[in-house]
Amino acid sequence: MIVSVNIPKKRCSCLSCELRNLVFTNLDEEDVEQICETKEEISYSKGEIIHGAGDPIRAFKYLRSGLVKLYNVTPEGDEQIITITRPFEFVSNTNVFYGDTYRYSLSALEDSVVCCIRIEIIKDLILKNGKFALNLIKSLSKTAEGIISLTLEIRRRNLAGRTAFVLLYFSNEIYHSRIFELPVSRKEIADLISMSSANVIRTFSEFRRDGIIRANGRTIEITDMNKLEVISRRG
Amino acid sequence: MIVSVNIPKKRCSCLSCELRNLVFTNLDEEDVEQICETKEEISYSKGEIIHGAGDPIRAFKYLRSGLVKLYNVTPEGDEQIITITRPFEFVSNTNVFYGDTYRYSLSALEDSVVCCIRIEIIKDLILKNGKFALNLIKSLSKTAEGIISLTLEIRRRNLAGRTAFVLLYFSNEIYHSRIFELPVSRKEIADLISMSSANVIRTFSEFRRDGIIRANGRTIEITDMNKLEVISRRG
DNA sequence: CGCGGCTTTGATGTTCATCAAGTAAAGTGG
DNA sequence: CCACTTTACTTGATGAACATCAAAGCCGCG
Repeated sequence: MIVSVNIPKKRCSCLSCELRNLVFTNLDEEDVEQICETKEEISYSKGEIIHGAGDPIRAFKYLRSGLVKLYNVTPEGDEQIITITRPFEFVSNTNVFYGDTYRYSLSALEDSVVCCIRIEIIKDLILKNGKFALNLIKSLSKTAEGIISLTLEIRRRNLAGRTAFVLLYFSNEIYHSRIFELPVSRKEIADLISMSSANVIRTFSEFRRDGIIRANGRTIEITDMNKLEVISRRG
Repeated sequence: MIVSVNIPKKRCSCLSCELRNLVFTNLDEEDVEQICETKEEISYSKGEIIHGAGDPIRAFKYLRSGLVKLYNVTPEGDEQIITITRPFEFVSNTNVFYGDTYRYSLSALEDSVVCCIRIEIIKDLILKNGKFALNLIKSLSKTAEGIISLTLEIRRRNLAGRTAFVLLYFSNEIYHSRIFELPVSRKEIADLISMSSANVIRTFSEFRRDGIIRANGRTIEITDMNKLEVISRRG
């Protein structure tokens, strides 16, 4: 017996995109369809570079799924991770609107799908749709503020405090679970908190000895949330 | 003999404001006059707080003259300076457009004049004037990017490198002179670069001993620019 | 002219980076 | 699929970098 399948009409998938309510609000169907026709959804495998510093800015990028890191490479070749962000937040090189090239690099920490919309289209929308513009400003500001506050949180802590903070960040903000797979290497945590990887590892070991976490490779389980929060606060 | 003085007609001073070309571009006279009627120019003396973290956001603030610092106060009461900015840049609490209260505090490092425009007026302009909105987005992005890059520059350096960087920052970006009056205490430099004030002072002393700077109180003269740049680069 | 805050310097100890060596894990090519 | 290579992780030892504490000097301001 042949089951009849509902084949949807060839129709703009953006109309039902869950991201639409987040940024691309206040757009009529016409605008959405214009975006839809020109947008590209690009998949990146874990580890792939989405764009490098210095690449020309052509698209406004939006993370649909996965996890990415935004980072700077110093003249000495060291990485400074600026932020790690998950879907429904801008993949925000904050300078997309005033520069010609990306200031920082962006790469996928997990398999990721990025929605790319030609930057001119976004600029046109800003010009002609005030509500869209205001909403975009809010989102951009929020993203920038997120980066700044992350930096402030990290820089006022010591090694143990920073490490605890990052573990809590992944647990609370990214995975919403006491147990999770770290999406980053120890070295990358070090690059995020501006410490050496050896000392990040050492701190992990201490947390393990003190019964605060269980760590098996990249699998982390926070076993004493209270103690970890105390370390994060006082460090 | 009585000298006749040219009294200008009562006329919107904003029309000739030099800031108009920077942010408030693409506005017709009517808009500018609306801003003009409702704006407030507030003077702050050196040391005064312009707004504290938690204060309600009522105005879009713009520095007309002087110098200010944007900073965070930690639960322990320590200050973390986010940026030090001079006129013609936004006095940018990046969250003016999406929050109800300021996240960070702002205070005057020198006598300053701040132009305050009611936030609703700016939002109205965004809604009805696309060119204004786009230009504002560019400015906001640039400001946010400035903060982020300052942080990255600082955090990849060691004590001496950070100190040298800050001196060069004041010399090149703020005062455009090899000799200048530091607008901040040693402690505030420490709060900017996340080091202890004692070690900032020690580093100043070393620079003095090595003939790199002359420092008399807050008067600084950079006597060996090259050496200072080398320290800033390698540190 | 005396008080309090900022600055300076030294002494001391802690924190952290670096180096080195070894182990586990994860790709890679035969 | 296994041996091999590479990369990530781990731990210890050492020294450098930095914070902290303390005491003294200076400067500005009432």
